[in-house]
Amino acid sequence: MSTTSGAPSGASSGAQSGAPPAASQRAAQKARTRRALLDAGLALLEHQSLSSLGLREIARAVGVSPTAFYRHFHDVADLGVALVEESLDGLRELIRAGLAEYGADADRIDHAVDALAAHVRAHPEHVRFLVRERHGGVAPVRQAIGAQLDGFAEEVAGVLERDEISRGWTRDDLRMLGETYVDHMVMTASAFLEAAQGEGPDEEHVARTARRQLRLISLGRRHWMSETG
Amino acid sequence: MSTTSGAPSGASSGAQSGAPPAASQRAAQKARTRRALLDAGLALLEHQSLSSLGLREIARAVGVSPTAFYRHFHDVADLGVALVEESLDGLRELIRAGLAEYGADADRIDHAVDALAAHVRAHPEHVRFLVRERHGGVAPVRQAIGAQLDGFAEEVAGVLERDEISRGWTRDDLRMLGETYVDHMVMTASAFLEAAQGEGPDEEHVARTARRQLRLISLGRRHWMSETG
DNA sequence: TGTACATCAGTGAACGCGCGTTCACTGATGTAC
DNA sequence: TGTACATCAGTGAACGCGCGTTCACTGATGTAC
Repeated sequence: MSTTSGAPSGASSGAQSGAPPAASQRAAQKARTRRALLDAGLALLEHQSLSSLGLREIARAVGVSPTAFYRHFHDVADLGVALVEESLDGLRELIRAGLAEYGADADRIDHAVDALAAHVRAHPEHVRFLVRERHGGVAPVRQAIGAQLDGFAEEVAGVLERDEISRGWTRDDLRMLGETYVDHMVMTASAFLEAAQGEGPDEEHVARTARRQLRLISLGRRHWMSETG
Repeated sequence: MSTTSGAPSGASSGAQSGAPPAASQRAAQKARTRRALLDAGLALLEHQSLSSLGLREIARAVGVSPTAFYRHFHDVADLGVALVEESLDGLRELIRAGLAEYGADADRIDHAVDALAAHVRAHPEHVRFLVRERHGGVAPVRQAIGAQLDGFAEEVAGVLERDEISRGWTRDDLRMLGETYVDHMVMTASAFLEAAQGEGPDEEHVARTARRQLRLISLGRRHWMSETG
């Protein structure tokens, strides 16, 4: 889960496996405050970086005293690490769904790009957080994102391996391909985000470019074995 | 040049075209202080983002009073914009040199990746700055970097157009390809940087992956016309 | 060349402000019997 | 069910500190004559 000191431990009261853990009032309230801190932090990151986000700023936005913050996180970087997990959950689902898709190549590409666009539209703050902090100034957060994206690449490589086109590919080459796809996904998500806030080309243009780039990679894949060792 | 208010205007004293503008002592001193502020700012960005970098912090590092800062820049964001220009100058040369290279495809790829690795080794702070602030929290800086990378993509597209492989490509597809190369360059530069500070795979691994990714794109290029409209 | 005045890069004190962190606390919720 | 005690999420005052910005200033450099 999280490395947070005073973690809420929502399901600690011995609930067997029911959907809502039916925590004690106290734990439920604590979880609600924690959620509010995470949400407020994420919202405040729209116009700044994590390394300049203040603890008092977050507490003020939530309406609790600054000291309450310490019941949930060691510091702002700790909150950032918690945000990484939940920000990537959505993308992880997206990858699994996208890769499991059936159908022709072109359809798969269209669907993957559309799904990504929809995800960015639904969770712009999470996407912005990931893209901004992936190379940001807060080491633990940067490393957490890097490690997770690494996992994604590995997962994608595993799925690609089962593809007929990948017959004969070395594990190393599949891994390289997985990284290429993950990097492309992040770049494209970032471009969709800029489109949404009017900073770059519009969404349709971004989608068009992304589709063609995926087609380019797809062509490369198809001819990889016939032209390399 | 720069949008800075009190720009040093080093060549204002009517020098015709000699290499060092032979500015007045006063202008030369001002230019030196400005340089020192830029250098100190860049150095301080190793472990934080521009949006948390303080004016007093920079002045202190240089050894001037905080008020001296205002003789050179409106604020820290303004200094950031100035850093964008010079950080990209090096990469721009690299692109021109890399693209102008003769020789076989594989050689060109090897050379381009080696040149990029050398550049990152020579100017790690500039590369870090660009990668970190490209999606950072300071809008003017983010936009300046985005605009410059856009220019790069356009330039690359122009060079690719003259390639024999590109016969029949639409301008739009060439542009898409240029963007792909520029994005790949930035991703790879960032990976080299992480390697240099021991945060990811080592330099040789990064280079290997980059070369294979470029080969993948190269294969895609070669079969683009025969398999699309 | 010498002099008198103008420019302007950098100074240093002062300001009000928000920051992160500490501390002893309160009072609702939880638990043991 | 009722009571007595324990827990602990959130409080509010206090701290020392560094921040960005203002202001009137100084004194070396530049310019006009």
